Amino acid sequence: MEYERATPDGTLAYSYRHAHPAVTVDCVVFGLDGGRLKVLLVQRDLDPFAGHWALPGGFVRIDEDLETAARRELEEETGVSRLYIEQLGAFGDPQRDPRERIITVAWWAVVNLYKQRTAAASDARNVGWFAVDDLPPLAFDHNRILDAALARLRETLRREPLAFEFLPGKFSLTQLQRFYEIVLGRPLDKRNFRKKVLSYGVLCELAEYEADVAHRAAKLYSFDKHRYGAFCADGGRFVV
Amino acid sequence: MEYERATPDGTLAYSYRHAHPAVTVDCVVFGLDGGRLKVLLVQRDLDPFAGHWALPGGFVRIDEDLETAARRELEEETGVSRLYIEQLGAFGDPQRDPRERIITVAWWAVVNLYKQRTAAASDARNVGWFAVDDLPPLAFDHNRILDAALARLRETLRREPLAFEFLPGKFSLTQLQRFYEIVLGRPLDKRNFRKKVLSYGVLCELAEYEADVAHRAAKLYSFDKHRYGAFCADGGRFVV
DNA sequence: CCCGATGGTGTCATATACACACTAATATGG
DNA sequence: CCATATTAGTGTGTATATGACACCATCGGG
Repeated sequence: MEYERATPDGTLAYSYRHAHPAVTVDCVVFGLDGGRLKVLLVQRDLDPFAGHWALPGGFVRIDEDLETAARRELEEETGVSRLYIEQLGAFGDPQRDPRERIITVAWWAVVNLYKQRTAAASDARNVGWFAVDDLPPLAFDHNRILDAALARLRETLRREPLAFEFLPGKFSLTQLQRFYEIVLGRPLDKRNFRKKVLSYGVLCELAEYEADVAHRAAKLYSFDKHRYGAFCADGGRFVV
Repeated sequence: MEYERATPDGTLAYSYRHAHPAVTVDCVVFGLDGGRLKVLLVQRDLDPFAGHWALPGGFVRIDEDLETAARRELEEETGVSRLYIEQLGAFGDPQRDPRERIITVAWWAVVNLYKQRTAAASDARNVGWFAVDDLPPLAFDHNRILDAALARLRETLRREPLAFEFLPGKFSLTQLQRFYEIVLGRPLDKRNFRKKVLSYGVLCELAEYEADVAHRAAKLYSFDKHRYGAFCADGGRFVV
């Protein structure tokens, strides 16, 4: 080991021959809430940026895998677990944190708010969902990280069946279309959209309909992971 | 500052309240050499993995940007500079280095061996180009990093005009096609390929021909960055 | 029973993808 | 100089995907 405990009282206990940066993980968590694409933020209670909103995250433990750290921080700060998560990349501008050199490994994730309604304000800390097109100024370089995550989300969404991570297990085709329209930021043609997504054969038409609507009820569908596996194995690509 | 100098003789001079990982950068540098896709490796002369081949890389300085660190290490170890470089991501398995916890930020890059013939064995260290389909076992988790970089290269190559970073400034359409065939690993149809790449209008037909070939000489082309800019501005996508 | 709101459906024109085979040009060697 | 070997260069037809576009059906509520 390169480091060793230098003092018994726990301060400045780890020493190295060369300066080491600190390493954190930060998570950009997307969710669909009230027909808007939102992102999960926590309000900082310590300086620097006390009072500012920031991405949930924290220090990587010395023997902890990066993905594990990201999942742990997420769960600790927000109560969110078992979600789609993927690495975005490392952000390491030497000035990004005024305290010391901190390199952060950013992750992006999707949480299904229809299945995990919790997540809104789990522990004492202030946690909230913010629409991505109406954000407060964020702490550190978190606005940059968020922009990168949004770009990745949009790319991914066009090539992978990620929409179903946002939607309820049973959804109407209009719901699905609205979701794509929200994230891609442009309207889609209803007939072409339905034709295309149904053509992949990865949706199950259910014998159920929307309830409690003041108009004709829509048929509900579910995403069939098994059929999607077969579809991919046949060389199919899910593209919207 | 979180750290401070603890000893005057330079050993264990930096102390922190919590254990800090070390952070390195590693570069996967691709080049086209003798009709094969190759990657640049350096032979380690120190333990761990002394004698093994590894990706060029090294420690990030405490006040140095990550991309700067990647470029610096590359130039120090291989003499390569001014190239296309992009972040691949962070690799941080706690066991990936036997000495201490080291998180590495991997980058991938392309060097044009027609323009930078140097790069082969710059300083005392052993540096070499290895065909990606015939690699020695690498140090640390570098095989995993390399696999990830290869996947990214293939993806990027299909959507961006990255091929021209590999080829000489003047090239024949057959050369261009061969390159794609090498990297994508499957044969392409000559007529369809030529039709498509010419249709984008980003290649200049030159008044020059191949020389020193024992058959009909091919017309040479060059990639026109300016026209490519206009092509993109018009919403065009370069896809092979 | 009328209105309002959303669900659900098909066709045509155009663009793109892919399969496919021959002639042209040039160097080499007999 | 002729034959051969090697690569350059070219077009058509078919299948598939894309994108534009409008109307009737259904249901709840007043």
